[in-house]
Amino acid sequence: MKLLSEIKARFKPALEALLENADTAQIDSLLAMVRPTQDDKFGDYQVNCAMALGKKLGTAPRDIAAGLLQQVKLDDLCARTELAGPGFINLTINDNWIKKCLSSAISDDRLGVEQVTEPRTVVIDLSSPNVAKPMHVGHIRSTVIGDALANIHRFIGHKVITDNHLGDWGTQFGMIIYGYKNFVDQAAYEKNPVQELSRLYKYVRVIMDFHAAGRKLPEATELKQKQIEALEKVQAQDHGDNKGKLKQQKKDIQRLKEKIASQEEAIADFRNTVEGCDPELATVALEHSSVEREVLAETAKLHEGDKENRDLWDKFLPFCLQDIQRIYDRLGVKFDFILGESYYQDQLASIVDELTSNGLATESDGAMCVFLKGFEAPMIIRKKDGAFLYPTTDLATIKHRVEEWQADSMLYVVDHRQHDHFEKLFAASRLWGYNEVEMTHVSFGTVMGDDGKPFKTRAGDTVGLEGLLDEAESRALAVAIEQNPNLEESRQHEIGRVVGLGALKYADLSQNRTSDYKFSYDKMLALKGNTATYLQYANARVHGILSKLDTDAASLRNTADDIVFTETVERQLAMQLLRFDETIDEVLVEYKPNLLCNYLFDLAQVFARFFDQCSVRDASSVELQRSRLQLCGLTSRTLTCGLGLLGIESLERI
RNA sequence: GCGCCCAUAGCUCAGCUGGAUAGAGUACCUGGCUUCGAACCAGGUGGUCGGAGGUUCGAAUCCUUCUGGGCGCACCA
Repeated sequence: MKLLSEIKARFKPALEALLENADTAQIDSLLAMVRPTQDDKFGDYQVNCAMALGKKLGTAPRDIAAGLLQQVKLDDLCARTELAGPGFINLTINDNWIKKCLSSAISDDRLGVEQVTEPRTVVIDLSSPNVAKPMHVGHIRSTVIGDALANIHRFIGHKVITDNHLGDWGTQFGMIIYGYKNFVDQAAYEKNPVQELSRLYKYVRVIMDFHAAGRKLPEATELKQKQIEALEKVQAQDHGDNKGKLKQQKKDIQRLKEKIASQEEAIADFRNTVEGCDPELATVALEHSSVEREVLAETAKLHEGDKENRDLWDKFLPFCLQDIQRIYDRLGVKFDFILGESYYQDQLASIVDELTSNGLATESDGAMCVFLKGFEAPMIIRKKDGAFLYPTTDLATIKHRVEEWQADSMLYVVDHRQHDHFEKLFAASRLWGYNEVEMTHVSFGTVMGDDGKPFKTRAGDTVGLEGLLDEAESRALAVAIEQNPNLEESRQHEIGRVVGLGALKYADLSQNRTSDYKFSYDKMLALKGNTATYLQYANARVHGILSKLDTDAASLRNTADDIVFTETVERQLAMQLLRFDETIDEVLVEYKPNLLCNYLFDLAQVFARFFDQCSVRDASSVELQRSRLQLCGLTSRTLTCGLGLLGIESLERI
């Protein structure tokens, strides 16, 4: 029983009558102007389409609103209707209607949220880390947002396929193979292969960085010198009284100075990498002076099907998967498929052939390219050396998802730096013939450091994902022990795990996914204010009440108690509970889980006020107590369900 | 140079395809635990929504422009 859609349904015929030739899109956009009010004094919902119609029809908006009010039957639904301001229609829902909706939500195991009538197959591409590299805080966004979107789509009845498109075929394997061939500690490998492979990756990384820095150092020094000369030249210019030129000069000086400063920083970094290097390691590095070329050669050999490298890859991959699986287990995220880049390798040549033969791809500078309208650079699908690229694999992936999985919609939960790549990929796919399937880049912002620059995991300054999870759990555990000193240790740890992990996920999900955000331990792991903890705490308080009165949310569903409103906050809580389904709809319009977070936080806030003002145990009558118990039960179920959709667990006690 | 994104309270962020007096959290100040869990509640301080124009009954939201950030831009993924 949806409140909002009920109101819309009532207004729809009147609007259609008013606009005789309107199409459904026009009517829908007018109905979208039915929304909850921001302030209780305007009632519960407001209808704002009269103002928009005023101009179109050449009638005063207030007259239109009055006409609508007269035509639309609302007396059973609304206790009060009001015409206000330039033509707002304010509706106050009838308490009986609210109670009817509540009863149906209470008896429904889906909390009154209807399933879609036409389920679609939605493929969600999420997480997609490069295996064999340590996962860091940047990977959490795609994983957590993608998981939440998958849960929500499933909940309303779509068929969801989640696919973790791993980077499992790239240069990092050339690095590991090179490391294995040159530096492996066989005993350590046998004892703990995951750890040893990880060490080898890092070891080769350091040696490569050492050489890269050594190479870049003179270049950078030279560039800095040139910039200094350019600065001196600009400073020497004499523009007399010409204000425009003086202003430009000042700006140029400023900009050059900034460039020089950042160049100096880079030089210091390179110098530190070379000179600050452990002497023993430096000796090894010098012995492997062609490491960069060798790594590429090992990668190329793997791709060409060299037996030795392919065998090593087959041997290493399971360990790499096992390594990242440990993180996914802790996050509680599961995938329907984990089809990495390697899965598509043997299809790439024929895809390039197909695109070439139908004229979509053409040769340019030796590379096979798809040129697209509106883009300067083409999408390259085969390098001049014959190797395939990321876009080639992505095309194969689309083909697979449409033909094997019958995808109606594909969501790519990937950060916004790849915006252009996806625009090109989607455009090319449509030209290729995949124009029925909906393709969306669900992009998200970058994780920034404290300095306002993109968060980088520098050696020695790494916030690895695993460390972040550890920190989250231990901080939450400390509070859990403080709050529950007499609880047995295993339960304290369970609380620490659930609360810490919830805080971490919620910190990511509660922000608008499109904006960049600053990484901060204190923010991500906060347990007060607008956090998952607040929601879990509200839920635990409900359980406190229910257990005190010897009942629980499940058994409350079996009794049909009348709901009564004695305090304003009871009605507010009821209204908020009924808006759960509207919220789910909102989330899916633009794939924004933060709207669900906002909703749940509002719900928990109303409940906290209810808790403060309305005692359940000491209610003045049995009827009132039963009514309040029902509100509590539905609140708990809604919180638990909502948190679950976000991928966050709830506990009866925290 | 071309393109995409962003700028809201001291700090971190919401603000739904334009809606009524711009909201949270945090920090700071005040009050509330013999009363269902104080990881809480009530109240207060705090804003030229980066600047300037425009569109209209109405703009944080749409358009133009400027300033200041971030990110992409042919053979990395």
